[in-house]
Amino acid sequence: MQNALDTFRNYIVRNKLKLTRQREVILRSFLEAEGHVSAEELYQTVSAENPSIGLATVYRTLNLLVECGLAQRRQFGEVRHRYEHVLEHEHHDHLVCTRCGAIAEFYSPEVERVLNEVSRERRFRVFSHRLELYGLCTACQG
Amino acid sequence: MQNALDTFRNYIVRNKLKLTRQREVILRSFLEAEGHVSAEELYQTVSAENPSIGLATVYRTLNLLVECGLAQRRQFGEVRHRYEHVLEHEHHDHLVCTRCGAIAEFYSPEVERVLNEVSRERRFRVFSHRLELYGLCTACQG
DNA sequence: GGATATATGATAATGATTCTCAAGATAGGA
DNA sequence: TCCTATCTTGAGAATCATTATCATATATCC
Repeated sequence: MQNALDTFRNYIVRNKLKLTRQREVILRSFLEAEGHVSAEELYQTVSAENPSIGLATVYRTLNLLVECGLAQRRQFGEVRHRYEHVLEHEHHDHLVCTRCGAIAEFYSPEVERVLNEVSRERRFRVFSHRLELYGLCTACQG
Repeated sequence: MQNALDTFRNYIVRNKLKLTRQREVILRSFLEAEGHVSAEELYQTVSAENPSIGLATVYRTLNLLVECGLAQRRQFGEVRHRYEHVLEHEHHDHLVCTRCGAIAEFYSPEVERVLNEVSRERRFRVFSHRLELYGLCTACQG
């Protein structure tokens, strides 16, 4: 939390940007949000206490958060993007329930190992990957 | 090819739809297209010989092709979707070059096995997955 | 405190895709 | 072959998430 604020401040200073009230509010809301937030959802939260903050500023700030490495932009079969925390949050992949929309995270060293092998075999220098499993979560299998 | 036409005809009949000239033209172009086509690209090809066919019809027909299982809709970090053949085309995942945009396909039984394990462990009934590795292709590593 | 960047909010613009609707085409009988 | 019910089409409007524009407001640095 404090860590995140520092990261953000550093990024702001390094790029000759300005630390505004709006940016602080939006960052705080983002950090308090659970799981995978969309820009619209974050905007709802933010503008509940701070009606003067506009949707465009939420989008702009989310872009900053992605650029400074605090957030990651994802897309789960929907049109809109969702954002998740990065700080103190290991790399992971996702299980998406196609019935209830629940998104579970998982990390598997086995998966990572196998993907490394694939990229070596295919002589690709892989920097990132995107992996989502779609199906029914335990609750929805009933 | 003949196979694909039959599949399409079957789907048309089963759903009380109609086999139109436009649908045939678009299907043929789609089958002749290499790799991963976007709707706009397919529209360019189609309307080159058949200027009266509209973009909306291309979109509608691509949706039919996805519904009847001849095409698969994908998205590779871009906004727009791309469509690829399914018939006589095994399941596979993708390597995407972030510099030149090249898209290579790969299939790894190891990956499939490990993903099955993950879904079993997490008690998810997985029906499909999406896996893309992003990085530099051999040519772009120079 | 004042100058000068940069940010903001409102709204217009964008781009991919879908919808609407009047006019046209298909399939399956008579 | 013709009729008719039903489905399709093309053109452009509508939609939805996101980005751009621009005049006004605000942070930072002296």
